[in-house]
Amino acid sequence: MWITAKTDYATRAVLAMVLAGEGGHPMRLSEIAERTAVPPSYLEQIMSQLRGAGIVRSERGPAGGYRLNHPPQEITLERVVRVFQGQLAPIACATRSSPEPCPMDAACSLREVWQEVRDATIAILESVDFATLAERAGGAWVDPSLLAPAPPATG
Amino acid sequence: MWITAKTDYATRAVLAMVLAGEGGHPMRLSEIAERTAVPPSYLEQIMSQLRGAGIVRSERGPAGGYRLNHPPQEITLERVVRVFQGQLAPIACATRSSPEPCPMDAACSLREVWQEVRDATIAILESVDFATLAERAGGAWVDPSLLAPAPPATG
DNA sequence: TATAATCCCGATAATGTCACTAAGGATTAT
DNA sequence: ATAATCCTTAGTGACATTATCGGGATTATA
Repeated sequence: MWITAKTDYATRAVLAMVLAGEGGHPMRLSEIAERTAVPPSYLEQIMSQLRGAGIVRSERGPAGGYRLNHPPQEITLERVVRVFQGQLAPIACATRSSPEPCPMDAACSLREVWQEVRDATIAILESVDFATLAERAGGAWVDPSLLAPAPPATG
Repeated sequence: MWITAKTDYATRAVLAMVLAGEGGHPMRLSEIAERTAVPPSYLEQIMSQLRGAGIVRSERGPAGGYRLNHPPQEITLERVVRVFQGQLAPIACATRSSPEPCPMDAACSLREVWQEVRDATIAILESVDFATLAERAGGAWVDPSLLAPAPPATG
């Protein structure tokens, strides 16, 4: 239960945008909020962070809204999660970037295990992109470049 | 950073007890607190929970203290962690025992990923027991049954 | 029987994070 | 001008975490 609501909401928001497709007009915050079942006032902060992280961009004024800043295949789940969760290690002594020292010498055999958990977690999140997630969701979105010569198998 | 200090302390405490070996007398709380660098008053609560979970047992009175309730090989890290962390899924919709429903239909493709993370985490924690951890810590503890014919080293 | 060492238990408090609300400002198409 | 949209910051209540403290229960020993 370490994925916060904010992270959950953010990943849902990105997924909702992918599923909405790359239509002409951007997607309004109120529409994203509806489709993801996230409180709009809270989603505002989240979209702001996503924009700051370069994952989405925004357009203001009437008919404004949000667009993805990259094709869905290039947005990994890890990237979105990182924006909101910070360190993915389960414990402070096992982070990749700035591990805290163990106060107990022998505890470093435990640290190895925490590092294993960290690495497994990161590997999974890095292996999934939002094009894949949209497909699995039975999504409307299809990468046009993949439909070049032969039609892909159905189902 | 989802492993709480309590869980961290508990795993260190169990490791400390394994490293101390199965000497004649039980291990005092104050001694465990010293070796693990855990506040004694807080460790009291933790040992109480470990006892409630059947992982250690206690003896009262002078020369009292704590003993492991099982051989270290039989105590997995998962078992200790479970006592203090509850659900190991990263998000409420992905628990094994009582998953909450997704408020967003399409989000279930995300749920599959959270379940992958959950399963990988549990698999790692289940694969490690405290005998192994003690060995890796360069620990004093050795399983006597593995040293059948030759006499064990002194010290 | 008295003492002291140990475990046992419940109350409480400080701190911080989370999840959200609210209010007003900035931008821009019409 | 107006209205629709995004933008930013401040504030807040609920809750979990991380302890601390005081006294009670048990028991080996003198």
